[in-house]
Amino acid sequence: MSKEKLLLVDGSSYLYRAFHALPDLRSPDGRPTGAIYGVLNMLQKLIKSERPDYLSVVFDTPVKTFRHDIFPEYKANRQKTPEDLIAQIEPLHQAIINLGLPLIAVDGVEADDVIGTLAMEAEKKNIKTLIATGDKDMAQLVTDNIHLIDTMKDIRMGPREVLEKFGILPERFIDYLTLAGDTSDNIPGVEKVGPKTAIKWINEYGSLEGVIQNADQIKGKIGDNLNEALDQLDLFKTLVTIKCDVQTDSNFSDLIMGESNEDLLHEQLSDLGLHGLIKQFDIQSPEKKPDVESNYQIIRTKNELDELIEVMKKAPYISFDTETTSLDYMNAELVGVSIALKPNEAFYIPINHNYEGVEKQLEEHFVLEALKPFLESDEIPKIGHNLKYDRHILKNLGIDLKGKLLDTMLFSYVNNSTITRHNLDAVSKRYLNINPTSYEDVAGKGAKQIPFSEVSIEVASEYASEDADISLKLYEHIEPLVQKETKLAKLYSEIEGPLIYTLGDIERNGVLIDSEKLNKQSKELEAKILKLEQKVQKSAGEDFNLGSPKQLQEILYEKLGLPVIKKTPKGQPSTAESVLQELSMDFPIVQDILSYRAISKLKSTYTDKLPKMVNSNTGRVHTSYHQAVTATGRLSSSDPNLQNIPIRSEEGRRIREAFIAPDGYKILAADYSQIELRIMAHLSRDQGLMDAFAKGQDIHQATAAEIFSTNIDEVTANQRRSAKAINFGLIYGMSAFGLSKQLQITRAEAQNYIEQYFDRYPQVKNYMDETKQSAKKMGYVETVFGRRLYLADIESSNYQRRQYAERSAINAPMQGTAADLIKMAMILLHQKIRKESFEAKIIMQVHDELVIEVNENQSDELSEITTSVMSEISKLDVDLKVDADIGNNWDEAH
DNA sequence: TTCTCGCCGTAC
DNA sequence: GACGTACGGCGAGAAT
Repeated sequence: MSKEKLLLVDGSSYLYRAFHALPDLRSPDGRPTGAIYGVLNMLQKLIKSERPDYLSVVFDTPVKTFRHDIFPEYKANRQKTPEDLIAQIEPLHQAIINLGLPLIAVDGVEADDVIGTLAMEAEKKNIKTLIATGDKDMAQLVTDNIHLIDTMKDIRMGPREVLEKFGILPERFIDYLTLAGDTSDNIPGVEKVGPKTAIKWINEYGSLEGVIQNADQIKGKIGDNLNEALDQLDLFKTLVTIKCDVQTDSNFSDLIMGESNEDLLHEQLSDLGLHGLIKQFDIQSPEKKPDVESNYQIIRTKNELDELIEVMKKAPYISFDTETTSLDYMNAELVGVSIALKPNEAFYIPINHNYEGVEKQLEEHFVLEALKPFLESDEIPKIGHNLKYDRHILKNLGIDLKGKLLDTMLFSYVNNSTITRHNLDAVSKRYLNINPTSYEDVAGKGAKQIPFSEVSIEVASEYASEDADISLKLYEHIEPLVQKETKLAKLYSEIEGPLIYTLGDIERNGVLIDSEKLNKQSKELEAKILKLEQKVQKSAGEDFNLGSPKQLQEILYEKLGLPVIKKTPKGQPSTAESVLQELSMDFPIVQDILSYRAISKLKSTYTDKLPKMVNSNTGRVHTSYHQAVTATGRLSSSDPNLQNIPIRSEEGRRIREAFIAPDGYKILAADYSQIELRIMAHLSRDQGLMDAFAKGQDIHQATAAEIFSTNIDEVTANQRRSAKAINFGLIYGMSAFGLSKQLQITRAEAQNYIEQYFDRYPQVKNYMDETKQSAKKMGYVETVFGRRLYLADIESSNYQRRQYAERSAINAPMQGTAADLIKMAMILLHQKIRKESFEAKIIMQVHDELVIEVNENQSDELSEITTSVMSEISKLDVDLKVDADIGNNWDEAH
């Protein structure tokens, strides 16, 4: 049998840390609770993970200790303990007692001494001890049987780790502290001697004793300091030594954990407003009966699986969730599958759990063969949360998910896109008012996260079953909300639902990248960066980090005294591009800074990054498209973001040369021309604007002719530029101020332009006013296809928020309609490519552009088809124009 | 050491 | 403050 285990928790150290680390939580009546929450939370996790046989939570007492008696300056540097911390001590003690955990505090000594004493006793009884603390001084207690744990960092320390971290063995730790001192306790040690010197001496002379005996051999100022301190070293040593023979009147048997008093605990925690802890400790309220029991079952045997399959045959739909080892859909491996067929009932099939002592699981291929007919059935609808991901996982294993996809993430998004997060946790909290176990709770986070395969099957089952169960419940809850709004129902069934398949395929297709070319570009950029850096630093007269806006700001505005044109929201002088652009006329150094910025951006964000994102199996880059992120209905892309690859500058544009097609294939790029302005024309039915499009005029040129009252053939380049700025500004709900900034003209002039514009295009003005009014009345705006955007701030009393909402009201219908259109076109084009067996793949979507990789023999034909699919996807009052081009790379295809 | 925030810059 | 929607790199300071 393995040894018994004692867990000693340094309560005071945790209380102190929790108080500073956590936000200022308050009970309903205003008492501080943050530290209480933090300590209890930590205790719960620690007990759950360590499962000790004995335990004690040890606290300091307010009484002065023996150390104060022998050294009046002891801890004299400490700030007065904050009142809000003191106020939490008593309730915390009470809660720990209510939890049934042994608590000790001994007057006249510190928590450390009690911990040391108990640890020694345990050692005598051959019991292993784990000390939970954040205090490094405890390292002196470490032996083979006494280890430290720092729960914040999940670091465990035995003798070896102490040596690694501090460069010294635990036995010599006291010597080390004596010499080096301890600033936090105000123990000075030898003057000018820090960790480095202390360790050097101890290693040289073996111990503190050795150092003292050889003190006269140590020369220099530091040697003098040592000799001066010699007669105080004894005192320091006593101060830093943890006392291990404290008289405690407790017996070791008192350290057995008792039963918690649930009723008292429930009362106390709800009184403090710590409802999260009530759930975490799973405390039942005294008066309430438990909710409907959910029944989650683990499928471990062939028979159990057969039974499940029989039930599945009768189910109208299947809710499921895959558990995997990674978020990266191309590399994730399946760990288990959960299935729910009706609320509160779910099954978990563990498949690839892998940890010491794991029980036998069903064979992967056996489970997959059994589930395959259901998953690949066209007839059975599938419910899930973010099914695009699960589909990837299944596809990695040769299963082709089919049938109607009822994705609760997307139902939530269609129902209300203004929610910032549509993950399962957020959505179930919002719609079902349940807080599911989070992924972090079962697998940890950050450095201490473990792969899901190492989560125990029992824990995994609860978590995974809950996910499938909740997704089912969400479907039953949100689908009716969407269904009752005909347009929203259609938006789901005709756009967002089918798009899951299209986007999934685009992601899997990936993009071929010429890494060689990018690496070469990186090298060239690096050379330019170095040159610019040297040049700027030379003219600035000092070396500094050009990449730091803070340092740059100091150099430019404080050292060189350049005029401050604009400040950041935090009141700092801005070094943004537009500002530097203005300054660059008068100060040549600024021009170089701008070049530096531009080039280092290209290198770090693109030429360095993209080659690293190439998948080693496919040799291609696989981005993620997010379908439930933007408020307006656009997609977003990440890991890497392929929707912001440079094009506007000559240097940036070269990056697109590295987006290539395999031998025998071409890149086809097709984009909507001026789609948002066309939609504005459609929505406003403005005759002038519609005519301009109908005649096929250059829209900016036409606008210029109207605003400046000239013949369209006589519009100057500058007039066109101004008109273009106005056209874009309109889409974004621009003000005269914004336009004046953009065009470097006065506000009055800008105002004049805008008035001219509205004079010439009166229906546009009308449309904008009506949109704002309707937004106020309805609380939302919508796209041509009924996608809604709620604007909570449209009636806000806060001017700025209201203005912002009004601009969104103008912009969202245009941006959103454009998003709807290209989504529909993508779905249709994707179908056509498959049905008509083109050797082609859609590989990217960039808001108004589709990029396709196509066999060179079919490129012209597919170009025609793509153009017609995109332009004819919907009949608006304005024609949709599409420009398409073919090339060997993305740059050429423009 | 790791996480979070502010700033900046790229796209449409 | 003043033009909409995104993602991400970097630096700096806070949390751990």
